[in-house]
Amino acid sequence: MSLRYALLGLLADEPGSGYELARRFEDTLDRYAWHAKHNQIYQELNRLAEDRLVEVVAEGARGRKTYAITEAGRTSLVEWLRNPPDSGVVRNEFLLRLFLTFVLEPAEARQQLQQYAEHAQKRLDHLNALIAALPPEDVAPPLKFGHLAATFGLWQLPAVRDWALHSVAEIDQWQQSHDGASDPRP
Amino acid sequence: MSLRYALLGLLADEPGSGYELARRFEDTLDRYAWHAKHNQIYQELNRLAEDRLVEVVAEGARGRKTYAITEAGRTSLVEWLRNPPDSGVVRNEFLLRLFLTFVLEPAEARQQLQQYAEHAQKRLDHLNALIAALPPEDVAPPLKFGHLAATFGLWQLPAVRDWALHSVAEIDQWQQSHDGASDPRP
DNA sequence: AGAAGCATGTAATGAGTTACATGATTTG
DNA sequence: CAAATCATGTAACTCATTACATGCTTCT
Repeated sequence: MSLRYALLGLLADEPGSGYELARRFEDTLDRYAWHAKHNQIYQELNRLAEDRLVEVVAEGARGRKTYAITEAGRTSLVEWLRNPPDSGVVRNEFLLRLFLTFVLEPAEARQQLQQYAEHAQKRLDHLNALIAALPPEDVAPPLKFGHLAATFGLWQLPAVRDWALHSVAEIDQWQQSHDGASDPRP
Repeated sequence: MSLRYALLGLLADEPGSGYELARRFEDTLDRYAWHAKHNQIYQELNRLAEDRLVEVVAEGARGRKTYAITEAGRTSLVEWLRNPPDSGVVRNEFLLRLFLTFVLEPAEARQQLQQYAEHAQKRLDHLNALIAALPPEDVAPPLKFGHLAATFGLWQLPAVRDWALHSVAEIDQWQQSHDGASDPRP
């Protein structure tokens, strides 16, 4: 059901077509919160329309349909937000890979962790650039859609980066204390 | 396919039965990286055994089967680790809720963010207690399985907490500057 | 003796992916 | 006029959840 509420949330921010929603998904939710492909989005929008939680408010060129959230939709979304489950499902392939890195030889694991740290730094730079490019009036209001997502990245990405760097340092320490012997090959 | 590699990863750490693996899943991967229910684990183990990536190394009471990773399994896992996709899928219902919190009235949003901060703090305390209770030899080696998961929490949880607290402060600031008027009700 | 936990599974349904399909409009 | 992008969908398949099912062992 999460996809359903993700779409209601995007539409609560502002109306949009399936195509547009797919792009807004990518720009905001996709990296941290939820992933969905375009065809799944179209199908869910049709179901939402059947259930009268959204409605078509305009039709444009190329069969474009603009959806808006209805009052019933807003009610349903708010109710969902008010009743969080004890434990929400998490699936993150990126972190799964990180957690399984221990399987690799220390040197290779170290290299991967180093790359992850760099990757997190790049995304942080990118995010900072995005925020800097925003007009000032979009930066201010704390409860506009993208805002929470963007600021979350500002706290999350340094944490991932520093964790990876810390793990690299840990591997180095462990190797130093462990092999007094140098590389057997010349 | 991620579940498949998650199981191979757990078995690369040490052999175990389906039941045991389900519990190890919960203790390590479940919170941050991957979620799976016991019946899905059993099914995937059977498929892995068919494909000779794991094998039954012991059978115990109550039909208990202990699985171990095979050489082919280890090769397959390492290959997967070496070839990360450009973008891994992320699904996190908790964060989705956070991102949609802007739909609520500022006062209610504030309250929820406050709760998230407290929740993160509680989990951090719990994690610190767990680590403190470990025998020293389990804390040291940087590449044992649970280690990456545990240290990740040590970086991740404060980030979530501080972000939530920062958002609370932002809402307070915004409200102060916005309504010079006090609550209409007495 | 009963409860809690151990241990594994099946069947039906729902969520999500992959591949395929179609055609209009805008931009270079 | 060709390429890129807009725009929506269907069908087959795999992954994941829910509900059901069974029986053993240990602890109190």
